[in-house]
Amino acid sequence: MLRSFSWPILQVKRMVDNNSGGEADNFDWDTEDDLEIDNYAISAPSGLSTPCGEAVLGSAEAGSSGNSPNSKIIDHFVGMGFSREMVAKVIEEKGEENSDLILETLLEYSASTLPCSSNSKLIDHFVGMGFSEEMVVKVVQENGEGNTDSILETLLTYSALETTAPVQQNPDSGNCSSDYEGSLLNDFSDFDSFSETEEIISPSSEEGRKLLHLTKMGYSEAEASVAMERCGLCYLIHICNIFLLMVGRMSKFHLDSIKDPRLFNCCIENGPDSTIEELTDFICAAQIAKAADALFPLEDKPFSNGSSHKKRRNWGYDLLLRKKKLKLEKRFDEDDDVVHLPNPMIGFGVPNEPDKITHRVLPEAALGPPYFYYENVALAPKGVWTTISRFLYDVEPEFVDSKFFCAAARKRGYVHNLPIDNRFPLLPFPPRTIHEAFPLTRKWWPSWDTRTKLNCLQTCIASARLTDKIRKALEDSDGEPLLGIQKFVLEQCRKWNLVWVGRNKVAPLEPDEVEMLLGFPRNHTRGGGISRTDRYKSLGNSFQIDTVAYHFSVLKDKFPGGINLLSLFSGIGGAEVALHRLGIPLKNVVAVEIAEVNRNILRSWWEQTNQRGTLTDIQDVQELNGDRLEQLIKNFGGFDLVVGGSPCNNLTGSNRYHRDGLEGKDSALFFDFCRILDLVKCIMNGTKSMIV
DNA sequence: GGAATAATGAAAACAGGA
DNA sequence: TCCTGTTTTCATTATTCC
Repeated sequence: MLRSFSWPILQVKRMVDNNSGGEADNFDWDTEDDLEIDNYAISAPSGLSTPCGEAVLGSAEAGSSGNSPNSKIIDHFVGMGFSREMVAKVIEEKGEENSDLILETLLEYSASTLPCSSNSKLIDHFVGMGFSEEMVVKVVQENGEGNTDSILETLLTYSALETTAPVQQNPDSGNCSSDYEGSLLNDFSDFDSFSETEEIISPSSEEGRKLLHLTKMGYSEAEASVAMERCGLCYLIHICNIFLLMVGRMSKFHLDSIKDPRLFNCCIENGPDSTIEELTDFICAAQIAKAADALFPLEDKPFSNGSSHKKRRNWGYDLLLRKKKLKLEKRFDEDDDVVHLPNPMIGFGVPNEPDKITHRVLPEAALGPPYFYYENVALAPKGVWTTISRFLYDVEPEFVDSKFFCAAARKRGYVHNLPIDNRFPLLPFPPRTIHEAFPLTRKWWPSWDTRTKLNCLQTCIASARLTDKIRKALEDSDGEPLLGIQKFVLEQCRKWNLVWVGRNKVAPLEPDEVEMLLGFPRNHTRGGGISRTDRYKSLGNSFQIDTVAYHFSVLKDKFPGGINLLSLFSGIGGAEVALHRLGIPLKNVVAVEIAEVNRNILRSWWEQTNQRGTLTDIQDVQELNGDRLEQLIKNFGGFDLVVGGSPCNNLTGSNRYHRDGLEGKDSALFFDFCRILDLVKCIMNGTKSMIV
C-alpha cells in the first residue's frame, strides 16, 4: 500500500465532500482544497494528481537535474506536477519562449490524458489513494460507481485482510514518516496516556474496526487512537481546523493550548460516533501542520503567501488555485459561514448617529465576571472572525470604523461582553475631519482633493521620493493638473495618508499628529529611547482611544472605586489611557507587552499621570500560566476587565508576505488571549482544577 | 548594528451598471 | 444576479546611511 502521510487522508476527505453534496458521480478532485493541501505531499502517485510535491521540495534538485538548454523550463513545469515527457513534448511543439502557451497546452494535454490511465476517474482516484488498480476495479465492479462510501469501506476491509504484517513505511516518505510520527506521538503523549500501542486491536468492535482501518491506511496506532479518543464527535471538523492552527505553532503555543477546555470538552460530548473519514481528517490536520513545521522553512510554509520567488515559480498553479478558490468561496458564502460587515460600520451604534442598539442577549458562557474586550482588524481573511467569535463564546463581533469618532478611518472588530446601553463618548469630541484636525492644510488643499477623512493610520509612512515625485508632477502642470496627474496624486495621497503642507507639497503625518488622531496625549510615544520609526509602528498598532472609550464608558458607573485590569498585548497602553480619560480609576493593572519600548511608554505615562494604583508589567503572554494568574488574582481579588488586541500582522491586508490568518506566527497569539481569559474565568469561579 | 528609507501586491469589500 | 472596476488595508523585506 502506498504510504504517504497526507495523501490517502485527503482523498478520503474529497470523497466525503463530494458525497455530502450528493455528487458522488461527479467527482471534482481538482478542488482548491486538493491543490492546496497537495503542496504538503511528500510522496504521491505520479502524474497530474500530485502536482506540488516536487514544486515545494525539489527546487534544488530540479535545478540540478537537467543539462539540456531548456532543462530549467522543463524543471519548472515538472515542478508544477507535469510529467517530464509531457513537458518536453510540449516545449518541442510550442517552443520555450511563451510559458503561458506551454502551460495552457500542458493543461489541455493533462485533461485529455487523465481518463486514459484507467477506466474512470473514480478508479484513478482510489488508485491514487494507494490501493492497487486490480483491487479497485474489482471493488468498483462489486459496489457500483455510485456508492463511494461503500467502495472505500470495502477497499479498506480488503486491504486490512490482505495485510497482516506491520504497516510498511513508504521509503519515499522519508523524514515525514518515522521521524515525523515520532514527534507527533511525543507531542500527544504529553497530555494523554494513549500511547500504549501494545493493546490488541479487536476488529469485532466498532472501535476496533475503525482503528484497524486507520492503521491499515498507514497511520500509527497511536495516531489512530488519539483521533478516535478525541474526535468521536460532531465538532470534529472544527477541531481539525483548530488543531491545524495550534499544532502549526506548537513550539510557542505548546500544549497548554491544546488543553483548552472548550476544545476538548465539547468533543467528548458525542461519544465515539465519528466516521473513518472524520478520524482521518483529524490526523490529517495534525500531520499536515507538524510536517509543515518539520519540512519547510518558515518562509516556505505552504500556507504562507511565500516569497516572490516562490510566487513566480508557482504562478501557473496560483492561477488555478485562485480560480478554484473563488469557486469555493462562493460556496462558503452560501453556507453563510462568513461574518458580514455592517455598512455603515457603526457596530451597536456610535455618537451622533441614530439607530443605536441598546440591548442584546449574550450566550450564557460569555457572561462575566470578568468583562472581556477583544479587538482586531475587521478586514481579516475570510473565516477569521467566525473563528474568533466561536472561540469567544459565540459572541457576535461589533464592527466599528473609527472614522465616526475621529478624522481617520480604522475598521476594527470588537468581541466583548460589555453592556451596550448608556454609552457615552469622551469629551471634548476630537476633530472629525482633516481640516478640523489640521487647519493649516486648508490653505494648500486643492479643490480636486475631495477627502474629508484620512484612511487607516498604518505603521509606515510614504517615502520622501514619493512626495518629491508628486511635487514635480504638479509643478510641471500649468494651472490645474491634468486629470491623469490628479488621479495619480489622489491615489498616492489616499494610500499613504498624505496631507497638503505647501504649494504642490504633500507630506505624511508627523508622529505627534498620529497621536492626536488616535486620542493619545501629545508626545505619548516621544522620547525615552524610542526611534521615530518605532513610534509610527507602535501607534499604527494601537487602539483609537475615543472608539474604545465609548465602549468602556458603561463601566464608569459599575466601578466607581476603580478597576482591576488585565491588559494583554497592551502596546502603548490604549486600554489604560481610554479608562483614564473616562475617569475610571486604575487600581491594579497587569499589562502584558512583548516590546520593551512599549512597556517603557506605558510605564512613563503611568508615572506622568500620577496613577495611584499598581502597574505590573509582564513581557510575554507565555508567562501567564495558571499559577501566575492564580497568584495575581489572589493578590488583587480578581480582574474586572480583560482587554486585548492580539497581533494583526497575519490578518491585515497590508501584509503582502504572511497574511496567513490565525495560524500565522503572530496572529495565532489570539489563542493565548482565549487561554488566559478562560483561566481567569475559571480561577475566579473557583474551578481552576478543571483545566490545569 | 540600529535607524531610516524605499520598494514590494493581493485579498476583500464595495459600488454601479448590464 | 452577475460582472467589472475601484478602493482600502494595525506590514515585510532589502538596502542604505550613519
